[in-house]
Amino acid sequence: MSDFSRTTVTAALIYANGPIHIGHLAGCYLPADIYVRYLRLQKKDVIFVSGTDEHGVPITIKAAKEGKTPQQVVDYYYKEIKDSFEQFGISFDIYGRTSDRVHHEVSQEFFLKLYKEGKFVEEVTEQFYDEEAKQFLADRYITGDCPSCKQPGAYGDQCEKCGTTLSPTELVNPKSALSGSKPVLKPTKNWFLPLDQWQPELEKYIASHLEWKSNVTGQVKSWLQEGLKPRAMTRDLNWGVPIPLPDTEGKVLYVWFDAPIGYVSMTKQLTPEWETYWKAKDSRIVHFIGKDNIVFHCLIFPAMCMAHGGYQLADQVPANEFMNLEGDKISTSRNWAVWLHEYLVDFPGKQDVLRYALTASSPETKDADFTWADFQTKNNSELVAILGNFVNRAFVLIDKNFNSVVPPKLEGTGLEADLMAAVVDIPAKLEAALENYKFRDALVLAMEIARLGNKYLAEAEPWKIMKEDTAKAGTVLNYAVQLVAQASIALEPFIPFSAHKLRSALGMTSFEWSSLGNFEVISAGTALQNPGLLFEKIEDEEVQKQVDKLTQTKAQMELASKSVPALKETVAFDDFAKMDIRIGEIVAAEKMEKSKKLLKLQVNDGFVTRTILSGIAEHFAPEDLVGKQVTFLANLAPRKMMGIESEGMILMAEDADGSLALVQPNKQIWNGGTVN
RNA sequence: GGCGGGGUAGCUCAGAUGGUUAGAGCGUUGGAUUCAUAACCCAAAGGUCGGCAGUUCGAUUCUGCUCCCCGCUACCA
Repeated sequence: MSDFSRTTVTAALIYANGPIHIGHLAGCYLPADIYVRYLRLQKKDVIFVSGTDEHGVPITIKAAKEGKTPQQVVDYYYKEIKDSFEQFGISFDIYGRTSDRVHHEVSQEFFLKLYKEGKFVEEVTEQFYDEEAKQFLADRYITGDCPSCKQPGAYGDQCEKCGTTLSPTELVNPKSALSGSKPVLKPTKNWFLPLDQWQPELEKYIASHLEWKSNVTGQVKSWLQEGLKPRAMTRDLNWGVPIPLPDTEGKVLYVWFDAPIGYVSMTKQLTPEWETYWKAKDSRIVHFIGKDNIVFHCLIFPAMCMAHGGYQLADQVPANEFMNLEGDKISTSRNWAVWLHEYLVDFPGKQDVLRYALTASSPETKDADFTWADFQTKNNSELVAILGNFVNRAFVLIDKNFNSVVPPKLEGTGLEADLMAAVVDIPAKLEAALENYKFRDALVLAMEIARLGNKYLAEAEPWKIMKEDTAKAGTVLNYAVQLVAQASIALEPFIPFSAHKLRSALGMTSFEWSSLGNFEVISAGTALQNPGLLFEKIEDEEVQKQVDKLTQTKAQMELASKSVPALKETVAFDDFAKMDIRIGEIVAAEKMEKSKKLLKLQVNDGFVTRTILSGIAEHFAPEDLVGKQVTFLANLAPRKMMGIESEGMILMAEDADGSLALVQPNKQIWNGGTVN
């Protein structure tokens, strides 16, 4: 840490296609903000950079759905996201966006340098092309019937109804989401970064950072072990940073190429010395991210920087795991989230409470769970009972007994010595925790000051000695005020709004980290402005309201998922007649090795025994299937899966809860019997 | 299936390069107190550290196998 003259802190660029929720905050913005606020208190040279990632396919799809331009969509969410962060006191030095002109320039320069130096591999592949819209279609832009669950509306990369991962060519009746026309395969050229060539250097880089968190190195090593593959750094799309080469109409940079460069381009908008923060050897780069971004920040971006040659690699990538909500994964599409803009309406002025609750159960080492009950407990038993109460006691006692003026302090007794001895260790421990990204521990340490305060007051009992020895009582309260001042500094990174309130109440105009442990911060004679209650109890009803809201959401989503799927388009009889559906008997069944979902079935079709693979291993035990008659599609084109050819498809009926049932004749039928 | 992360007090989580009584906060119970938002303070109870085997004088900490949760990845004709 001492080897570096400045620190460049980034927080993941958030995708500008929706509002933000507590998961985002807990995942990287809150820890980053705590870290940065701490460094600023230490008077370090630090910049804090983040922004929105505004390119990529999902935004164009959202725009098309809403009848807007992609720019309109990102403009809306940029503002909303930026606003939420501001409200929560996330103290970015700049909150930028990747649709900005400066960003386009910086990432194009970056790309061009790699291009000119021959760092890319050009490759022509066949991609779906929409002849009406005259453009190539990204996977997400192609819809069709899912080959697995047969439902319409599956995307080229995934069917959201059954969760199957797809490739666009697998879709039945593929359609362009743009024009509705049938897409055709057409060759297109793209530029690949040969990550495999950088693997040895990346391995060295990772090996030189043994101090990284185990979840980070674990994930990275897993990728390295599988062997890196060249990755396309360009896409056929109209929305994004155009490729700065001739004849590349309709091609843009891959979002994960331009997004991390966003950190750099945003820095450029912040300060003319932007290059120093990214290129100087004594600049320390720290990326705060969620675990879903590990590979991009620890492998792909570093590989880009190595290829470029001018940039420093990240010194730390403190990635958090995920924050769950009431036991379930947070999900935007399922509306299972606590949205920041809604929280601000429901709990006005309580940003610090959420900051505190999220930090206290931050997913630093494993997925954590946010519950409203826990939120209430953290507020009532810690913020109110420990911190708020201590502060209130100190102010009220001085208001009542000393007319709101800080009394002078005399020579302390054993109690004061004990107190100072207890406090003296806190700063070093707190620093160690913060510098090692252990924000949960750090928060407990900062709160320790208030705990010590309560203990001190209970032992010194100034309200008792007031009558017989005013000066001694004054001394106790002077010490108490010094503790409040120290708490306002130690807690500044975590609950900045409350810390600020405290400092105003104490008349502190300047403050710095080095005041921790100092009992001379507030001088006797200072007039205090009682800030009133710092935190208020949160009643059961308020919390219950939030839980009810979530329960309702869940009920609604369940209802929606239970609705019977819409009917498919009418087909001609001839089309139906093409399908050879038959009855057969399963004579043998076994689990496919190395597969979670596949069963290998031997089906007697009346002529021979054929092999059919079926993705039902999670629904049926192999031994329960043997001897059962089933309905199967007999003339489906064979397809190889995991090295074995599947000759047909078993028909399954799916229940509302997703469970499967065999489609069987209601009496024994001879094997090979047809279904019409 | 492969890879990674995790399984420690009622709850949320720390921790141990293997060694005397395994920690914190909250919760529970008892006590003390009234300056304070029935808050604070003191104390106690509570854990065969996921399971089985191995290495070792000794393992919760190391190794192997196994079960459960989460993520990435392959896979659902």
